[in-house]
Amino acid sequence: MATPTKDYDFTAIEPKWQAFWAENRTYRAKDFEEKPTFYVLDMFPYPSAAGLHIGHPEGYTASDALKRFKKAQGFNVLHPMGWDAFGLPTEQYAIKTGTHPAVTTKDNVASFKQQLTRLGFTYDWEREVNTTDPGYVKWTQWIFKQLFRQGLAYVDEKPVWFCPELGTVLANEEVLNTPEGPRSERGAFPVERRPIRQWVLRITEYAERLIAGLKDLDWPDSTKRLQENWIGRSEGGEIAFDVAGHDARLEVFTTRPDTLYGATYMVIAPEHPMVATITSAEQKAAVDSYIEKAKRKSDLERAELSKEKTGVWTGANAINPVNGQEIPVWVADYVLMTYGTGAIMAVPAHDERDFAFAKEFELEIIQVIDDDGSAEKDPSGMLTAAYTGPGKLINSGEHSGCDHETAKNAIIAKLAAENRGKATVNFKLRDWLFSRQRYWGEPFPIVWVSEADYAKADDSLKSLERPVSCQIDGETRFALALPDSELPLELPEVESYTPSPDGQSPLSKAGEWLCVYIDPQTGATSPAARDGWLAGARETNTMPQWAGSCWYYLRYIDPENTAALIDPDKAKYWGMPDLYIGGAEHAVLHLLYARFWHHVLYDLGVVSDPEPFKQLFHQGIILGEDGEKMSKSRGNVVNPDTIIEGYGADALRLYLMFLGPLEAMKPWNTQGIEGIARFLRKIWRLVVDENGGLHSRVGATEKLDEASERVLHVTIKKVTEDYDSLGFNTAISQMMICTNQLAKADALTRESIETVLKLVAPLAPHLAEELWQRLGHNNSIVEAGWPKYDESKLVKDRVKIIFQVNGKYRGDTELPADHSKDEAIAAAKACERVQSFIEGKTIKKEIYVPGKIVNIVAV
RNA sequence: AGGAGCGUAGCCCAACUGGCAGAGGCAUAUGGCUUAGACCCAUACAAGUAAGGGUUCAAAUCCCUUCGCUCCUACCA
Repeated sequence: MATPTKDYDFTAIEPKWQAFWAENRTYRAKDFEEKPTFYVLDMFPYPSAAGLHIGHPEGYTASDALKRFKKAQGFNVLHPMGWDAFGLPTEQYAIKTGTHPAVTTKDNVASFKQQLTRLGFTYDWEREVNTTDPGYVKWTQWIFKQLFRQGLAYVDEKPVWFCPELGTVLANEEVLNTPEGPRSERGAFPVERRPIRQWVLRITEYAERLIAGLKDLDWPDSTKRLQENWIGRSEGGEIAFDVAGHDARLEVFTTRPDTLYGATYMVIAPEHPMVATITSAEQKAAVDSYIEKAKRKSDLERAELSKEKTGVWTGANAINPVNGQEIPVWVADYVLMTYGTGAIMAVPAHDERDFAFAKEFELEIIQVIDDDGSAEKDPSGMLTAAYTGPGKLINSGEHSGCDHETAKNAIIAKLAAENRGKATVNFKLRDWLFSRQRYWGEPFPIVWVSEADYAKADDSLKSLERPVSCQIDGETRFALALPDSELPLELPEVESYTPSPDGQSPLSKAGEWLCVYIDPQTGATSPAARDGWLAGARETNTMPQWAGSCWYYLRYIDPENTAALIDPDKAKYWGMPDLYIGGAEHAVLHLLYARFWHHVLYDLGVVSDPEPFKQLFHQGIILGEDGEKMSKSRGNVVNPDTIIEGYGADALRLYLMFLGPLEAMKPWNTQGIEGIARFLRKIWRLVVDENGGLHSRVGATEKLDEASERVLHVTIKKVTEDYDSLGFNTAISQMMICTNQLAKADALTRESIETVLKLVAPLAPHLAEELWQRLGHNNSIVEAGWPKYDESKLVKDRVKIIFQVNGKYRGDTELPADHSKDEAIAAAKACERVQSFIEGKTIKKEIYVPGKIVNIVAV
């Protein structure tokens, strides 16, 4: 039944078609259909209590439109949606109100879903995933188990933010940097780094492959570069320095072994384990106080104060292995314990930081790379800044005169022969801290047992190559993984969601849940003791939110599977996402973590392609009307619901795409939506007359006038191409041109109006379906296919040729489209104005750009 | 400090990758329609591409310098 409205009444039309698509399962993705497939993936949202903001519908409109477009073109399209539903806000709400996070999650998901539906987004809800569902958690835990068994997970004491006042661990985003130092977001209390037992994933073992894999991806270059820099590969060497008077060796990493002769001092990080052993009695007080000060600085402060270098001599000297020189060993916080070996050889002549430090503390500066006169020097011939360029070695003993690149290898080779050094590769990337002291996350499928019991357990429960152990309550415990039959391990009910004051997870108070007995053969568990079973304690940390979002795109392919993560045949049928649309804020972490897991799954044979996301697109950010980032505090937030009430979902969708290029950052302008509303009303009036009947113009002719015919085919071509490249703003503009043209025509063919509807349907699906129905169809417009343009209709038989003399416009004319170069030039020369400009000059050159321009160069 | 990107009518944006700077929309103005307003229709309207220099027959587009804005990164040896 068509709605009876005479005017474009979106409030009646939109719910009707949303119900239609749902009832008819119009956009259901059927496995194994004999069609080419297209998998378009949105970054799934965290279902917050606040609901959708305008940024969500931007990317989602693009993917919804692309989905409808591809389906009309005959693809079997997979376009699913789900919920990244573990997370802090829900947990904090639980702490405040006592409401179970699962309850809050359910409510929030329901309202998000309703909002998405109101926007006309037709996800295949039969494939909905929710990272908090037990059926999903099972496989997240299963993947973790594989990582564990491959030796890619271990436990370590890692510093995390802890607030003594609040008695809780804080996430990075809950810590603010203030002039007084790091403070808690809540209450502004001082916070400190405290080492707590954590699970860590060895992502660094995949560093090399994660860089190499970027090469063939169709991603924005900036994002690829970002990941590459984040992984931060650098080649260099490790060199061992003896410490004078100690039986100790100081290992350093350097990318410039060629400058070894210029090393005039060394620096070790304040946290370096050797600080205590090599510091002399005289220097101990100064060093201790320096270390104490460094400890209290946040990472940011340490970086911020970079202009002034600080440090203290340890009282020890090291011996330069190439020339036996004794050089002082300093402690300074510009050297980071977390990179390389936590110690450096300082070459002030050729490193800016070392130079600044040497100047500050009046340390020796020896130039060992010849700058060939290119570096600035003071009157005495001393460098005024570090010289980091290339050159031949000087002051370098037997290596003097050698090119610095060859010297790198030569010096490392020499040291290697003496067992004092080797070539190495270092990464900025650090292992991934993979646990949280929180309730609302996936429990680890891990049980801790004593060393003696560990020996009794079956190998299938262990990380064989690299057993994982840690100290719990002063005893050494070993990790066993639960067997698949015990998955999912669900969260226990707890009385309080607040972490315990000692920084342990809320699960540490989960009473009976914690203690468990394990069958050493099968890993089966029991709450009660059984003969021969091992007494164990469950892991109380939970996984971070990344865990669920690392692999959700796989689960859409086979969301209900209880026997496997995904069915290999289905995975093969759908393949990996053809396009992934999401914000650039996830350029590094989410996309890197997901790639890491995917590489591991590839190694395990679960997926058949090492890279998950072939093509990536970042939608831009929509700013408030004031051009500032939307935020509650600025009061410039645009609520999608308000726009839908005033203009309808179709208008909002169209307008979001019309604001500017999808990837651009662009300000919202409420007034501008009027133009889109007019456009939609104009399309309505092309089909429906004042009385609500079919407009008499439609079908009043069998042949469109020539101008309209041409515009129509140009529009089909342009819109098709633009949709393919996500150029929605220009596609809309072209459709406006087209409807303006058709609105002027006295009579329209039925086909022409149907074509317009098909073209606009991906963006304004409700309007298109309604008018399609009013034209007498009873199926969805997406079933009607995609229009094709006729090349012959595009060519004009006459074209305008511009005449230029010396590059300046001097006239034009119309010529038949198939004119020759000579004809064009002759026409130009025949033009009076052109003649007046070339008169008395010699023609040096005649340039002809086919179909466009004639330029006569005359002097 | 380093890296990336951007700068075109009052505003949002186009310009086939070097070929007449303008397609579209907003706003504005005038007129028509209307009892009136809204809607609708018609007409009008504007920049020489941040500034300067270079390459070229030809530059918004390529190169250099400067200015402005945005985004990343944060002593990675």
